[in-house]
Amino acid sequence: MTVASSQPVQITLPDGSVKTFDGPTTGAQIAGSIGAGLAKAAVAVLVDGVPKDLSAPIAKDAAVSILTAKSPEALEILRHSCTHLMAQAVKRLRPNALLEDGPPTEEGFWYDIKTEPPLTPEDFDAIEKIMAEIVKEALPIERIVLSRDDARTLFSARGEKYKLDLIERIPEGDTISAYKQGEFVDLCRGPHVPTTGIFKAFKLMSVAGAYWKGDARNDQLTRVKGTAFFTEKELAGHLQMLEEAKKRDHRKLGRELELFMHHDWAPGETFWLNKGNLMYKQLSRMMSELCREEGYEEVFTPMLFKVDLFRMSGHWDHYRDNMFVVPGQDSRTLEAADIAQWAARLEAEAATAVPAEEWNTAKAELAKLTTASARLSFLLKLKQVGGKHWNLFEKAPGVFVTMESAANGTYALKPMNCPSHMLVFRDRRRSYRELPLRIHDQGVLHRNEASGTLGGLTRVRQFCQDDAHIFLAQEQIEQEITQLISLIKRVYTAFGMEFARVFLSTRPDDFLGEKETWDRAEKALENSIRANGMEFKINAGDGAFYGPKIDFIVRDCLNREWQTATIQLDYQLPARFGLKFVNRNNEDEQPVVVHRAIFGSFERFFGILIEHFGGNFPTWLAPVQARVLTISDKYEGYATEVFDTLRRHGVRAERDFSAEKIGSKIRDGRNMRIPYLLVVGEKEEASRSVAVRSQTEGELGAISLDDFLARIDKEKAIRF
RNA sequence: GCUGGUGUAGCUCAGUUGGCAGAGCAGCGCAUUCGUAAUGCGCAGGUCAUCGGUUCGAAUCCGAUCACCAGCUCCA
Repeated sequence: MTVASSQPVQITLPDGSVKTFDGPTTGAQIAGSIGAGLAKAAVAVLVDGVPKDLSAPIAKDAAVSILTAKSPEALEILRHSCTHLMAQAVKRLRPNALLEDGPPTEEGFWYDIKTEPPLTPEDFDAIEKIMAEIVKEALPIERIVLSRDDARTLFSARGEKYKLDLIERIPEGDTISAYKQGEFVDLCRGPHVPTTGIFKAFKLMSVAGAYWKGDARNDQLTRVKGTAFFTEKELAGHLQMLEEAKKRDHRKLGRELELFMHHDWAPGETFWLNKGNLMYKQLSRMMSELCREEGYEEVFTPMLFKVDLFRMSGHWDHYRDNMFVVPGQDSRTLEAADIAQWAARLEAEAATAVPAEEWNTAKAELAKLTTASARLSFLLKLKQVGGKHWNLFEKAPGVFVTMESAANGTYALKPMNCPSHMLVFRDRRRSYRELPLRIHDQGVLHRNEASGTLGGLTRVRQFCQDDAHIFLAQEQIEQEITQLISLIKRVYTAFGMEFARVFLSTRPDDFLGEKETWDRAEKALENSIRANGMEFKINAGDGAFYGPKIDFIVRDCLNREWQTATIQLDYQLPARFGLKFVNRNNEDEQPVVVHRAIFGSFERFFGILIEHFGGNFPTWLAPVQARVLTISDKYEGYATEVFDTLRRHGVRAERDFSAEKIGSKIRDGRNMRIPYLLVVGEKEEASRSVAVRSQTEGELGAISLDDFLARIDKEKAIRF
């Protein structure tokens, strides 16, 4: 902090004009000097592009723009301040509440709060009422700069243990600040609006659990979400938008359009009904054809493997908790006595292998379990206690051998296609002339996801990917990936979809292999993205342990982000499977493997497609392309002729010959999002035509049947 | 898996203090033969998610389980 000097300060405003002040000034003063209206409307200020409080001293020449409700940067500041407003209200309602962190988001804001009992939506009315009172009090919001010690004293006096932890995490040398409004003080970087009187439109939306510091082993806090706008009108608009988004929800449309269903007895697995199946198969066929054109081979490999495969691939060690394990015909059923014996032996081993403190906790848990099999499975899971992966099997080789032999003949459903493709590559000796060897597979995958993560089509336990593995030589990476990204772009453009983000994930701390290899690979990926002219962000250290990756993220209608396409480089799998090819010099060389998917999973992509189109699929994808509607049953004869002609012509057609009035049939057809409704009555029969109503263009009038067939033929053509 | 919420007809939802299970839409039947977003009348449809408990009596109160929803952790 510079001490105020008497040097004049020159302020450049956005219109280029310059104002001179005798000494240090503030945003509030500058706004006041321009006009009383602006001073009143001012929310915060940008100083050389950095958002600051209106009251922040400006002691040096700077470019300044005053932020009002109309400035795009202002909304984030308002919402950030609204978290404080809400937190203050919660504190008045529940004085013992402990605050953690409360940032603004794209949609609004949230605050993680610890209360006993937890806050529920039933508390919202009370909290909002208090918020309104605080608005009425129009408390000035003041910034306080604190030393680290003062900050510690201030927040420990209030028992705010989460805030104390935040203080410790502020880097040395950074300014520590807090904001005060009335009795409420919150540790915060700011900036904030000048007074609590400014809030006009806010609403609490939902509560959800959130782990402290994002770690499942820590305290669980209540995340209270809300949103805020400058005007009631904007808030109402936002709420209406959320309503609209709900109508596009693929779970709702999937049921209404009879695309798929789910059942309690198959959680996380989809029943594809006739119409959904038509679309699914079409997407799958198109993807197969595209891959064939792009030089891929397509294979179809087993679903069920002896676990030996996954031992070799590493999945058994790293992914076992997410795999469905199946006893084979020759695996021995575990006898009750064996289970009891193993449980006892494992417990004895655990007592020495597990660190004392954790073992005490575990022992208390163990004591609550009454059956031997419950104790055994608890002990087997113990390897994850404390987030460490020490494995009890390794500490107790005797038990290990017994368990393994019992597991002989045990199978597992594949969670990924890569291991089988390694076997395909290894099936015979490979030459450099075959590379890049691209193997495509739409096999069925099973992942035993935790129950709480399942939802709709976006997260399921059984699914297919448009998966492929490309085996290539190190020097082929850049060209191949460049080509691949361009292909991915092409496919998404065909659907009119754009990526919300693209991430390049780089070397993590626990990487395997040579640093130089990683550097070269990361550089190659980066060059490939740039060659395609795409924006991307680097996710430093977020790569898989076996190689760097590129993730393509799209957004659904509820603004949630989903990873769809992915490209991953892998140096480990070829090594584990001992893959090699003969190079130009007649030497063995190890190939690099690229894992890639364009849609990602068909299921997730399908869900996103439904929401993207709001159920109004393009004609080539729509499960029903046309429906023939009769004005009355007098025209059933000609209508049947039209219907038969359509079907023979390869149009996916339906008929509605019911005794309803035409308005009602139109409504039904519209609701089912059928691209073309063909009305047939006296006039059409006489002129051998159909009265066409398009889902997107409305009424088109009578068209001869031949002309309509020509029109729909064009639209049916597959376009990737 | 964790936190919170929800579960009533195929769908959307009522159901008061614990006292006979309700509506609209969809379905079926009959009538209507109609020109671009809902024709009328009638009928049928329920293990109130499941299991257990409290009670003279439970959709309603309590507990457990299952599923779903909003998130978290994870992830295509």
